[in-house]
Amino acid sequence: MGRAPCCSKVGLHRGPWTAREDSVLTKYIQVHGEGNWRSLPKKAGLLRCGKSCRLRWMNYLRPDIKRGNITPDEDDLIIKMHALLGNRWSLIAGRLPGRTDNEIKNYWNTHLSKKLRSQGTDPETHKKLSDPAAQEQKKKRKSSTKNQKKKKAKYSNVEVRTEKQKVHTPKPTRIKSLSSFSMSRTNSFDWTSGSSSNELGDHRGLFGSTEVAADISNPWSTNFKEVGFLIGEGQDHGDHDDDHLVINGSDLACEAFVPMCEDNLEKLYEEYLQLLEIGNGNDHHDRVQLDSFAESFLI
DNA sequence: AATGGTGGCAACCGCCGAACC
DNA sequence: TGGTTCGGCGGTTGCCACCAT
Repeated sequence: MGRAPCCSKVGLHRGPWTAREDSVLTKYIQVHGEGNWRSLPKKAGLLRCGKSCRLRWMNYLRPDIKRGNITPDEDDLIIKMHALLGNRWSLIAGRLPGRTDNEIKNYWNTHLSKKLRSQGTDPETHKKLSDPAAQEQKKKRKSSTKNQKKKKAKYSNVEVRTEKQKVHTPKPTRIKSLSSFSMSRTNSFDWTSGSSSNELGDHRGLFGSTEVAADISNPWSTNFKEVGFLIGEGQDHGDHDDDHLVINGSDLACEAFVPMCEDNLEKLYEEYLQLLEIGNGNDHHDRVQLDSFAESFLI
């Protein structure tokens, strides 16, 4: 018994949005705010699925969306965060103000994966490729297959979709009760302006903490009881130039963000490195451990 | 100039977990 | 407590512009 579709698709517009539709959606949200996506199209007078409206708003119409090329800094940050988080685009996007998960996902698939490959790094595992030339061939074959598939789909009515093999990647749990703060997509940090939609202030990079009892308006306050990390380019909060981690053959510059507990940080690093080492053994249990460890950064 | 191949990206699909009743 | 709804996510598709032949 399947779920009912999010909305009836009969009589709804699909495909690219028109300027008029954009305008209607934008005006409606400006007046009524985001949310209630299901009923929004009807109320706004749009012949679109609610999901489609949400997507259009989130990925294109939102006023805080940064347009234009991804900078080399952002580039680096995406690679480093991908090494740590994998394909969790929304989490990565949450640390890149003005960038959307879709944009980052596309950018990764079209630019960064190639870039890494050309540097001899497997974009999926961030491990060094044993034989870059062979991998390049492999990639080309894959790409060619994709195009053949594309063509088939384009020029024939035959269903070409193959059953995909599902790989379950547990998502980070959103915790609302405890923390008075969660790192959801919509209240990501805005470290460029020094302000944030969730009042957490200016964090550049990936910050994770298991227990934060802090002066929330001042994230750098020494009331932070535990440890967080800053991955990639960070603000200068101390001398951590030596905190340079290599994960699976790829460079991962980590700046420690530890106002008061250097010991904890070291422990955390050790634990992390240990898990990484174990994780290379491909053992499922260890991978789960590693995964949950990574998750602890996200909550 | 015509045609085919390729890359980039917006949009869609289906699944999942949280929230709600 | 269980069922349903909703919002969010990652994977995938399809369109279009550009490039090569």
